[in-house]
Amino acid sequence: MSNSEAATVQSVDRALTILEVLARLGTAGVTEIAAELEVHKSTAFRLVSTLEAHRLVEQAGDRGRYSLGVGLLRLAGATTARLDLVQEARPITRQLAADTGETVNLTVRAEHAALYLDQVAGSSALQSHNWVGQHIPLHATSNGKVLLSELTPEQLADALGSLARFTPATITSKAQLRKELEQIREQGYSLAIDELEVGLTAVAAPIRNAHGDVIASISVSGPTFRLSAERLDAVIPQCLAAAGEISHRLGWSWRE
Amino acid sequence: MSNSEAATVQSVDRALTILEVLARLGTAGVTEIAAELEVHKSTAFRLVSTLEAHRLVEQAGDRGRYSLGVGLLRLAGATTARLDLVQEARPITRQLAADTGETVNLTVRAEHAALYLDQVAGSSALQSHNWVGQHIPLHATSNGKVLLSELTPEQLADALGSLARFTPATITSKAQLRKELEQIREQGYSLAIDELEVGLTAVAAPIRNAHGDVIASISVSGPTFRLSAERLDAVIPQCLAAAGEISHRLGWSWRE
DNA sequence: AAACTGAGTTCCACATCATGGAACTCTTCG
DNA sequence: CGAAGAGTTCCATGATGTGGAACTCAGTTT
Repeated sequence: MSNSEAATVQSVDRALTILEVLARLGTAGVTEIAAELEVHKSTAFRLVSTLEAHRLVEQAGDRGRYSLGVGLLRLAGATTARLDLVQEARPITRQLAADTGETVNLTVRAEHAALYLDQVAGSSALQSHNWVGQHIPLHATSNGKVLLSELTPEQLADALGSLARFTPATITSKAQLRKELEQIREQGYSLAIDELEVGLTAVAAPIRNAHGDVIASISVSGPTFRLSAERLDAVIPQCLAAAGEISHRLGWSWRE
Repeated sequence: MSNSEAATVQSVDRALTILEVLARLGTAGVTEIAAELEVHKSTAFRLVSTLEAHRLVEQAGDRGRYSLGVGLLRLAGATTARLDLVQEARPITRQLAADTGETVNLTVRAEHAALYLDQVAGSSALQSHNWVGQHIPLHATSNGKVLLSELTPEQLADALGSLARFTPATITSKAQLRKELEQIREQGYSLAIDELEVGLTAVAAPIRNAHGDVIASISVSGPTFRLSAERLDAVIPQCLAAAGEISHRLGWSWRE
């Protein structure tokens, strides 16, 4: 563990140890927790109160014992949902990268950006940029535009700040963006040609959950010189099929 | 929230806010986190390092961005597993309480004690003690003895400290306890008559997972004067059936 | 290829906050 | 009814957490 030698914050360390104690014991009282941590019970009480304020710990009644709280499930849920999606989709993202030879990405919306969760490089992609973990502007990417396309007008207003220009081809007009999102809804996929970077083309399709809601998107991207109009004609159906297959695995039915 | 007015620990509060930020954004850098918390980036770095030491946060590479870590899943897992079990079993514990009229409990082993997860009182049980959340000695309860009965000799040695006497009927000899655990394995259930408290009788049966491992137990308990030998003859099969049904729901096959 | 920029990381003097101790409240038990 | 023990509150003190300066490193620009 590379950073275990870095200085830690003692009170944070103690609070997290309380969580570990409660995971192990199920429930514990303040005095018991104080004994486990070898601190005074007023110290233990304050640490537990802080955890309780964040819902990571709950108390049975007003003066009872403590146990782990639902706030932990909420935090863990954010992680599990993303990990599950990545794992569930992996065979398909791999196959799509193999079939197209290009870079395949999986993204979700995180507030005002597209969050890249996974990336598989195809055989033609040599030194491709690693997008995983990065927040990329929604309006300038095929993934982002797919994710935006299913938002209500209110949600769309929230999700968009000012539309920054990255290339001459970047959409910076909200009216123009709305029009394009409508087109994406109709055709079922989105394109971004030289919009984030000159020379970069991507196609993305929506991934749906059991209810039909768009929860993620999958894209195929590569240099514009390679992803010509003819080449896109072949890649677009492959991307749509991959997105459909992932959606199917998540419980979505083909016909709505 | 009853204790939100209690003093909290600022640095713990900040660390937990980092977890919430990462749940929301997916990933974030130190400088970004510092901006969100309105602290210096060296402060943010130290807080993140502490979270990382406990595996609640992970870093992409040596100098990359941070995201929530698997340590969170481990903590949440302890909570979810217990909640899932309680919810899955609830219709059956309710039915058993209704059928027998007595108090029904669900327990798991937490280190050296039986941790009571759920309790449903029957019609005959008026002012019964609420066991939920409590750690009760394993050797002196029917639930505890069931949980002990499936341990290996090494695990048994670890799980037992000294066997405290609570009543004249409490088993305090390890040799005698081992003998009784063998009998429990044979007959498939355990009895505790006046062992924890004079006048308290309980029968417990094992709950198994898909692999057949004992992961919990269910008990019927009531006053000794009501749970006579004749009455137990009726209650024991009901308790066994309930345990079997819960096990079945968890994926266990009747015939191994 | 070199310089610049910005993010992550380390170290340290100082001030703020976390601590333990005393005391209080409340529940359970004898 | 009193004792015991757990949870909770308040406060003076000092230990720890902080911000600032400086460093390292990777990516970008010239």
